[in-house]
Amino acid sequence: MPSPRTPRPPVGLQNGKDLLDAANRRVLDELAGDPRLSMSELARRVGMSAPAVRERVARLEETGVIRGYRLDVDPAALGLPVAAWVRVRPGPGQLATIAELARRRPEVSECHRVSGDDCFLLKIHVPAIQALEAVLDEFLLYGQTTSSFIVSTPVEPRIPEAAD
Amino acid sequence: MPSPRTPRPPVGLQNGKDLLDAANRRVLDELAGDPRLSMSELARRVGMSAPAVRERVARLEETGVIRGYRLDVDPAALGLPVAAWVRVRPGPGQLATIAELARRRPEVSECHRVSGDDCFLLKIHVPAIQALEAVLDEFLLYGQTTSSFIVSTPVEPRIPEAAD
DNA sequence: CATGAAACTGGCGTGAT
DNA sequence: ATCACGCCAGTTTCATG
Repeated sequence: MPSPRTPRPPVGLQNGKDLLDAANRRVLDELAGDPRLSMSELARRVGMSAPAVRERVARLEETGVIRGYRLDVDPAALGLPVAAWVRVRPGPGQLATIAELARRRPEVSECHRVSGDDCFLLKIHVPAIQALEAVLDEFLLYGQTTSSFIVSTPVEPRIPEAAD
Repeated sequence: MPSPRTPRPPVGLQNGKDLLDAANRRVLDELAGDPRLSMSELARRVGMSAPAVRERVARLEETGVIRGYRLDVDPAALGLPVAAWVRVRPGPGQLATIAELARRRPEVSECHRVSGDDCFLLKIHVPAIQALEAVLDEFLLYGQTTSSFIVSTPVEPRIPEAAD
C-alpha cells in the first residue's frame, strides 16, 4: 500500500481532482451504503488503516463533499402513506410567501425553486388523498398548483455520477 | 454489518400507537438531527439507558419506521453543479424503457413514477447546462421531456409531520 | 500504542396483560 | 404466569491523542 503522502493544504472546492481520487470514491461508496460504519470497519473495506481513513472522511466533511448524514424515515410508518409532487406558480409578488409557507407547512418534506412555467416544486405527505385539499387550499391563496401523486419510486435517492 | 435490518410483518405499519409513543418520537427527532449520535449520547438525551434506547432503535429499524441512513453528498463537489427536474412522458409502450433508462443513467439521482400528464419525474445532475443535451437526447428516443433547472432549495429534505 | 469511551451480551427486576 | 421493557455490570471493540 502506498503511503498517503497527499500534499494538499489549499484545496479549492472546485478542484475536485485531489478530493475524488479512487480511494475517496470508495470511501464515499461504502459510506453511502452504510453511513454508520465504524471507522475500523470502513478502513477494513477500503484496505487502509483506521487513522488514514478517518483523516479522509474528516477532509471530505470539511471540504463539503460530505454535506451531512440523514435519517431516512418511512412517511407511511408515520401515518402519511400518500405522497405527491406539487408544482406551485405564485401570483404576482407572492414568491416569498410561497417559500415561507412551504417552510412552515409540516406536510412539506422538500421544496425546490425551479425555472420554467412554475416556480416551486414541493414534495408533500398526507394521511389520505382527501387531506391534500387543506394543503392545496392554503397554497391556492397565493398562486396556482399542479399535483401529481407518487405511485412508486423506480430510483431511490442515490449519489449521481458524471457520464462515462 | 448493514444498518437497516430486514423488515418483519408482526407489527402492522399502520399501528403507530406502540411504535410512535413519546419516547420513540424523541428518539427519531434526535436521530434526525444527527444520525451518527452514539447510542450512549442518544440515551442521555432522551433520558434512558443505552441498552434501552438501542432496543428502541433496533425495533424502529426492524419495523421499517427507520428505513435507513443516508449520506448527503454535495453533487457540486463531485463536479456536478447543475441540477434539474425533468418530467418524462413516455411514448406508447415505453414505460418500462424509461424506468430502466433512469436506473442506468448515472446522472439520475432520483426517479418517481407519478400520476398526471407526465409519468416520470427525474432529478438529474450534470457538470454544465450543455451536458443536459446528451441526457435528454436519450430519453427523447422514447418519449417527451420537460426540464426545470433547480435554482435553490428553500426546504432541504426533512421528515414530514401530520398537520396540527 | 495506550487510554478512555462506547458497543454488545446476559441476567435480573418490575408492571401490565 | 407470561411477556414486554428497562436497568445493571460484565467483556470486547473502537476512537483518539
